[in-house]
Amino acid sequence: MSETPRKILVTSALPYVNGSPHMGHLVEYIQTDIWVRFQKLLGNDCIYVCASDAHGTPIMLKAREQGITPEELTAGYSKEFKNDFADFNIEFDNFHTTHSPENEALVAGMFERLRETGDIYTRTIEQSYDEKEGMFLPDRFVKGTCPRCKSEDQYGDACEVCGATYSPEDLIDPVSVLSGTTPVKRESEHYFFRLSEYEDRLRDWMSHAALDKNVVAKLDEWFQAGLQDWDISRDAPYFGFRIPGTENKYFYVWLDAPVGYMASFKHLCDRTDGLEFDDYWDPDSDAEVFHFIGKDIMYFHTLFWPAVLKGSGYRQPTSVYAHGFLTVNGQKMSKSRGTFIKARTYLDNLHPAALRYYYAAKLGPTIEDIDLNLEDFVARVNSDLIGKLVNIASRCAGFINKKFDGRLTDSLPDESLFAEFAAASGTIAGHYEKREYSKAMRLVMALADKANRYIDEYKPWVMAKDEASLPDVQRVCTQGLNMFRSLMIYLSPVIPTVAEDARAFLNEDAWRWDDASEPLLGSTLQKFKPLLTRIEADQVQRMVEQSRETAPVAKEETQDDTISIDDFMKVDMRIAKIEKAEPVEGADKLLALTLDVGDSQRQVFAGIKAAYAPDALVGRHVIVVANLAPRKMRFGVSEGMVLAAGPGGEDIFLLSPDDGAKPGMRVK
RNA sequence: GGUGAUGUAGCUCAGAUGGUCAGAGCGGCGGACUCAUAACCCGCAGGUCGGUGGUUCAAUUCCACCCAUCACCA
Repeated sequence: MSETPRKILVTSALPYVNGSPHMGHLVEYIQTDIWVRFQKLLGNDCIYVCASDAHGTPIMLKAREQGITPEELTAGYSKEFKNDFADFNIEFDNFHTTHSPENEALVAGMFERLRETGDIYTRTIEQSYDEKEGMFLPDRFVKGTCPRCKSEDQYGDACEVCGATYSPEDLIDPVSVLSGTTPVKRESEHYFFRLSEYEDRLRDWMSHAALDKNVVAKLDEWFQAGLQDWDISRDAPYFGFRIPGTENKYFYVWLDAPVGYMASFKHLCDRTDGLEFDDYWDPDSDAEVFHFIGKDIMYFHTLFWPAVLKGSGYRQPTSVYAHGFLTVNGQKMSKSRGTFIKARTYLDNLHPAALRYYYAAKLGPTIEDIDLNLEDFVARVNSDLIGKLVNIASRCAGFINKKFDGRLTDSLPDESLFAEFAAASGTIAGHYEKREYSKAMRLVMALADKANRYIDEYKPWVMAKDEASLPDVQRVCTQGLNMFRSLMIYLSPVIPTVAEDARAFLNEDAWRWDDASEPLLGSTLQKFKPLLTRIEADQVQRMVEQSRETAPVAKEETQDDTISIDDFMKVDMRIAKIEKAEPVEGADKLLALTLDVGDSQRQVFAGIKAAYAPDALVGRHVIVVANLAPRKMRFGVSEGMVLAAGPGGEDIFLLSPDDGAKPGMRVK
């Protein structure tokens, strides 16, 4: 590594500080921290910044609910995040907040530039409005009864019980969460960003951003659908930055959040000699900028963000690295199952290195979800970290310290074996660089197996019984400890504190990546202390118990496959007459049907294009599920489902009533 | 519904331009050892590679459809 160090700026997504950090958050910060530590170990100039995402309606309202200011609320959670991150050995160079003067200045500046270039315009839109509170309501702040499953107290965008998605006006008896009154529709002028004009520039960015193929696939999908302009303003009251030149308009939180990356970096520059903001953010900067994010916020980071940066005269990200979500025991995290585990609850029971290693052992560069299987977690960490890795040092240290005053020999008995460990350096570094952590971990553990086999082959405990072969004991253990040392250096980005302790035991000052390829000889060791202890199953058990919020309510689930007549009657099936049928542009299988259901007309999308010609359908009577929750699709809203049988494709057969049935009649 | 991803041994995951590509680790079983945090070492374990069709001399690997899970639909 003799070339000039790379200048790299790395970010993790800014945590939204309206709650405590949990195991899901940690996937991203651990993934990023490993990468940053690896770069630093190589000798690169790598800077890792983050910040609290502190704006938006949820924070404003939660603060109001608790009777404190948003600043107080976010300061509290920010502190939690900072402390928990620190205790998980996640080492930021700076952790700031989006509610900062640096961010406000940057956002205002970017907005000005975008306005000058004509990328900002205004348009009047209609939204739910709470007259009593005097504010517009995001979907999440309208609640009501789910139109599909009739569960009460559901949000305006989706039902948590049955999973239906809809818009606030579809709710039965919609009420404002804030005042309990019925929301009305009201118009307001909003600011828009002309994302639609950016396709070419974004494609250009994509072509050299080295994005993961899954990310590219997603981008292509969005391009195909056509980019829509982006509403970047919100009406007062709102917790955020006021749009310059307006009285009561604020920047939408998602506009200022990514700017928070720059603001945090700016904040660091202002306090650091020789670190220049422009060196990293000028359009012709030779520094690299990487954003680590979750797959759910790709839209913001691969479309809006590069477009806004381009439009306002800054450089764009070198790449955006998206990861998947965390499941626990194969399922979404759940408070009732005790698998919604807060970072702090974990730390109260277990060592951070265990989780860092487990995540590393499962992480790759793709957007696939990773599973924290708690049984596997215990087995894997104990077996790999303690049984294999730490054991190497543990079984050699005793001989060296007791028989040889802690002295290592001046040469290795098996240099070619050590050379294998040294040679792995490049491969492992390549894996880290490409975020193929699981491959790196596998390779390291395969080498650990090899080290244990070596010790087993020479059996120092047997040789130690014979004075004559005592020197061989020292040599074999020196070999063993050197293999251990190289592996610890390779793992130090993953388990930094354990590596620190190992380094102290080996009596060395500091490690660089390349040290792993050179043996440590002739020096004296410190006393050996256990570097890590085994995880006991009851530690995990306790953590789960502490995470279980309420006694699980035993849901009465029907054991067999039958349903009651009541269940059946929930399905409101009606006779409908097809008034109109036409193909849907952009959909291979869909036909858009306009149905007469007696008292009204409705539009339904049906996947029957391959089986029926549109003209042949007009005038036909069919059966439609009338109380299915309306479903918002790319092509419009579908307000029901037409019944048909068959495996699909051309083999689909619509159900029809006998002559005499009239539109609107109920099927029962 | 559309789009994308995923579905391989009990568990967690590798893998191939289609033909020694059916694998690793853990668990399990048997054996050996006692230096080591009951760690380590040796051996064994037979999963129709989600399902159904198709292409092919040959498919788990290609295609179509279906099912399940996850995500996005701004």
